[in-house]
Amino acid sequence: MADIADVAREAGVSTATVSRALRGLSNVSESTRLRVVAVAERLDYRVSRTASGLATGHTGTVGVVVPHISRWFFGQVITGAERVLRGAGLDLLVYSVDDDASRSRFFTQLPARGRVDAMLVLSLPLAETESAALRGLGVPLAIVGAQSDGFGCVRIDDRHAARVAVRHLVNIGHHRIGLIGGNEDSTLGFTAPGDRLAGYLDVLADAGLERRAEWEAPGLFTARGGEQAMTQLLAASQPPTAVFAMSDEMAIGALKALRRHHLSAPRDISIVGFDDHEMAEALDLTTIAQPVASQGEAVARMLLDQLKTGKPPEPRILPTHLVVRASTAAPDSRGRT
Amino acid sequence: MADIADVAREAGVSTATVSRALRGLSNVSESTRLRVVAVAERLDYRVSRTASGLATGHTGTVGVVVPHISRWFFGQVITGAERVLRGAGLDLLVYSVDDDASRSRFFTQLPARGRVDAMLVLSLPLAETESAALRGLGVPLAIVGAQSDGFGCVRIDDRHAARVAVRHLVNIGHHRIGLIGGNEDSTLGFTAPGDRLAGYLDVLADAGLERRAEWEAPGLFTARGGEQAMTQLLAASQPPTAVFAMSDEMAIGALKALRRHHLSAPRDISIVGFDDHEMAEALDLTTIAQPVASQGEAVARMLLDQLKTGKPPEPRILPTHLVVRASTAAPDSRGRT
DNA sequence: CTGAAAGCGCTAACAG
DNA sequence: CTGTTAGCGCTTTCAG
Repeated sequence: MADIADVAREAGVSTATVSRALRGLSNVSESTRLRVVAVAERLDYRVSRTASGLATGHTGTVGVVVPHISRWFFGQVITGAERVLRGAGLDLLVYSVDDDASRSRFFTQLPARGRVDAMLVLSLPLAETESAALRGLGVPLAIVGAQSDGFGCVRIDDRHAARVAVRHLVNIGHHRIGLIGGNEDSTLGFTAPGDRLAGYLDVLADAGLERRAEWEAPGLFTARGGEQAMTQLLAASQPPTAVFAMSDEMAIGALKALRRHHLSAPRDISIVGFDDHEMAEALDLTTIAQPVASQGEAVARMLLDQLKTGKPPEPRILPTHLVVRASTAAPDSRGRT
Repeated sequence: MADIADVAREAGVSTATVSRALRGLSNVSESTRLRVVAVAERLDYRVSRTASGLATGHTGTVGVVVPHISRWFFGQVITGAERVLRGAGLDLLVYSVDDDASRSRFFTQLPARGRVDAMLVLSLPLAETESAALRGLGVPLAIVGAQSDGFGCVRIDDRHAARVAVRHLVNIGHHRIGLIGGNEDSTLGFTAPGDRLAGYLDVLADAGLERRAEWEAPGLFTARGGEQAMTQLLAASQPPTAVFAMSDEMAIGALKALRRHHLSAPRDISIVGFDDHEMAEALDLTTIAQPVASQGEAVARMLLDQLKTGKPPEPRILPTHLVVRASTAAPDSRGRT
C-alpha cells in the first residue's frame, strides 16, 4: 500500500506537508492541499493508524466494557455508540465481562491500557478500586446506567420511571401491588434495582398502600428468575393483584408462571415491565420504554466532546415513558380474595 | 509508563533481548529470561501495541462485521468469539452494518484496512464484490452462518435442522403444515432461509404431504413479521394445523397472532421455531436449538489457527437439536377443518 | 507556507 | 545466546 513518502514524491512536496495537508492543518496553502489530496486519492493512500498512533500517542480507538453483549439492551447501546464513533473515525473495541472472573481479570490486568483513547462502561456499577483502575488509564471515561466519579454519565431516571409504572397500576385501581426485583447480593450489583425499588415505595407511600414482604421477590433480571419470583408471589397468603417487574425479561418469566398456574394477565394479575424489550410488543406487555440506542449515541458524543475539549461533560438524563399494552387492566371486580 | 529501554537497562541486557525474552522466543537463556520477566513485572511494563505493530506489521486486533449486534444470536456469537480471542491476546473490533447504507460504506471504504489481522463476518452472505473487497484486505477471513470462497466457515446444517423440526410435526400427526419464512428480496439476503425451506420441502415430499402456497408466508425474521405471516396463514381457505417458523422471533410473533384470534398453541395450531432464543423457554416454544456461543468460539479458533499456520481451515458444521416444549402437540382430533 | 531531521517504542536481521 | 544497527510510517519541532 502506498505510504506517505509515495504521496509526497508524487505531489512534489515533503512528507511533512502531506501529513499537514491531509489532516487539514491551517498552515498549508490551499493549492498544495488540493494537489496533495488529489494525489492521495489517486494512490488510494490511507494513513497507517499504527504509525500515526506511535507518533501521536493516540490510538483512534475507544473501548467499551460490557457485561452481557447478548442482552438486547446492551447490543442496542453499542449499536448507537458505534454509529457515532465510526462517524468520527474511531473504532470500537469490545471488552466483554460476563462473569466475576473475567471482570476481575479485566480490571486488574487492564488490557485496555495504552490501546484506547477513551473508555465506555455499560451498566456496570463500579467498585471504587475498579473506577480507580480505569481512571489510571488516563483517558476520558463515560458510563451508561450508573454513576462514578470522573465519568461522563448517561442514564435514565430509574426512580421516576418506576413511579410512573407503579402509579399506572394504582390509577387503574390496584391496591395490592407486588414487586419482582433484583437480588440483593449480586457482585455485578447494578444501581437500577435500588432506584426502581425506591420509586415503587414512593408510590405505595403516596397512595397509602400496604407494603408486604410476601409481595416482593427477587428475579435476578432473567426470565427464569422472574418466573420463580412470580411463583413465589402467587404463594402469598393473599397474592397481589398487580406486579411491577423491574425488567421485561422478568415480566416475561412472570407471565410464564401465570400460565403454569392456569392464570393469565391481566385477567388474574396485571403485570408491568421495564425496558420495552424487543419482545415486549409481541407479548402485549405494558412496560416503561427507555431510549436505548440513543443512550449509546449520547454517551459516544460525550466521549468525543471530552476528547476534543478536555472538559468533563454534564450528566445526561434521557426520558422514559409508559407504554400501555394488554398486560395491565383494572383488577377483577369479582375479587379472588 | 516504563518502556523497553527501562527494562533493558534495569535488567542489564539489550532491548533486543528483552523483546525476545518477553515473547518467549527460544534463543534466550533461561536465567536471563527469568531476570527480564521479573524486572518487567516489577516495572509494570507492557509492550506498546502500536510500537510493536509498526515494527511487525501486525495489529493484535481482529475485526467482526455484524448486521445487528442487538439481536440475541449475534451477541452470543460475539461473546464466544471475544472470549477465545481475548485469551489469545487479541482485541475484537466491531463493525456494525445495520442497514444497506452502512453496509455499502463498510465495503467500499473498508475502514478495517490495515487495522486488523483477521476478519470475522457474521451471518452476512456476501456479494461477490463484497467478499472480493475483504479478500483484498490480505488477512485470514472467516464467516459464520454463510459461505464464501476463501473464508473459513462455521455453521449449522440448516436444511437438516429444518427437516428435524418439520418431521417432528409430521410424527405427532400433522398433515397440513405451514411455513413462516424470510422474504425473498432482502438485500442482506441470508442463506439460511433457502436451506430451511429446502428442509421443509424435503419432509413434505417424504411424507407425501401437500405443499400449498396459502400455507406459506414471509415473516422477515422479526416478531412483527411473524405475526403478520400467521395472520395470513389463518386466512387460508383451510388453515394449517401446524406451522414451522424459521426463527423463534417469528414464532413468537405467530403466537401473538393466535392470541389475537383467540386461538392458542398447541390447542388450535402447533408451532415450532428455530434458534432456541433466550425467550423460547419462557414462552414454552418448541424449537431447534443451535449452539450459539460455540459458533463464535469455533470461528475464533479457526481464525487463530489460520493466523498461525496460514492454512485455510476446513468448514466446521455444528450440531443442532430439537427441543420439545409445549407449543406443539398432536392435532386436535375434533378437527377444525 | 514548507522542508529537514529527529524521534515515537518496538522488532528483525546480522554479527559475534 | 546476546548485542548492534536499522528501520516500521507517521508527526513534530525547528529552521528557513
